[in-house]
Amino acid sequence: MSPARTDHDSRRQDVSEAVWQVLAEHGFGGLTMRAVAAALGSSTGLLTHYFAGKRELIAHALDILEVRTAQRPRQAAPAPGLAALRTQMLNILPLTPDAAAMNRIWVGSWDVALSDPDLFAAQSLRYERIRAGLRTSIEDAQRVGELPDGDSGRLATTVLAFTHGLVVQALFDPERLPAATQTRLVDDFLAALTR
Amino acid sequence: MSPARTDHDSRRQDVSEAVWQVLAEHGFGGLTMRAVAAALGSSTGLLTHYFAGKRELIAHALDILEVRTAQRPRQAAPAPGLAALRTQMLNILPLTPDAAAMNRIWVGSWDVALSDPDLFAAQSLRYERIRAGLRTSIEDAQRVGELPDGDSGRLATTVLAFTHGLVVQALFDPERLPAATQTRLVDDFLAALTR
DNA sequence: GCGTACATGCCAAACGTTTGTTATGTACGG
DNA sequence: CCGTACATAACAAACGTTTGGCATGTACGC
Repeated sequence: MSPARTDHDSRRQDVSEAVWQVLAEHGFGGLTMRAVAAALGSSTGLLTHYFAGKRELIAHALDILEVRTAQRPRQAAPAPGLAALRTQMLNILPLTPDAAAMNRIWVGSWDVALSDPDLFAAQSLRYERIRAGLRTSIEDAQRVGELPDGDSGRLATTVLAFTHGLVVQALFDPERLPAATQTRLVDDFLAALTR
Repeated sequence: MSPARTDHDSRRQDVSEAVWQVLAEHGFGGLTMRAVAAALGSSTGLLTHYFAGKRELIAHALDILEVRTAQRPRQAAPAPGLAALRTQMLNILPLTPDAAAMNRIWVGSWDVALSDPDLFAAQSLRYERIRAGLRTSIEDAQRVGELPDGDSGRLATTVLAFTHGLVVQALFDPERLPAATQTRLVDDFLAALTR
């Protein structure tokens, strides 16, 4: 059929990273086809060659974002349970410049997602997946007595709420909330949960 | 100077509410001069008569937003301390359709605020004011033994993080987080803090 | 092997629309 | 009349998208 002259998927990823770069710097309000093309050093024609339109550009960029956040290369996977939960929370927080850039995009996406039905649904799904991940760690922790019994679903909601709320504050006041302080707040929070 | 034919300030407020209405429906990405004028039932010429440009329109609308959130007409001011803290948290949450609309704007503003230095500074200040309000309630609660001693500033950060994180989740999944469930999560959270 | 046929990768330019802003015109109370 | 309060209309710039074309590669009958 079509032995590709260039690797299609890898090119799509290049484009997505250019989108990413523009978003981190100018937010969704500054995301334009021309800006992405400039960041990529190409023409807007290239973009439409790999993506149907601006809409798909955004959607694909957000998909990549979720995966990267979950698979952030942090210290080796800890023991399941409370330690794993802690690692999951730290993986989300903007503890490094790179993580801060990703979170800026993540937070910025909420405006578009709240106004676009498709992106809204995708974002809701993403949240559910994240909560599911937290929940299994919570249930592991409960099984070994690291956390008191209780509705693990509600607890996952609480943990995610705290984490994302901390993300927002850290983005708007990075000097008051450096990495060490964020970690401290997470540990205090988890200590309160263990009663 | 000018015995005004119309009340200048009241007209500015009318404009701001039109801005508000557009933001709640289409987000910051859909905020245009013409959309605001249409929502107001006027021309764009009116807008420029009261505001220098789009920038000032946004800034003023966000100022109003903060004031309204803080002064939301909820049940009469409770006793200072833990009860007051609880009320402050409930005042923020999207427990009513009106509050949900305000939160949609609030959350949406983060994208622009993160990319615009002026709005960024204004937003940071707003957060500090909110935390200060929470902090006095926390210290009151600590004084009467409703909360264990500890850094009230860090605790305020934790409370605000949880609250705003809950706002985001509630906006993206209103069916899973109706008003009653949100209130329940707040009470569970506060119970955990009281150890 | 080779030349035709065709698909792919990409650019440059142009399309029509929408944007924020500004200039001009009109109505009218003081 | 003069200045305020708007509407109307125009403006250049920027927007997302479409188009035509030029390469450059593979596929295949011969």
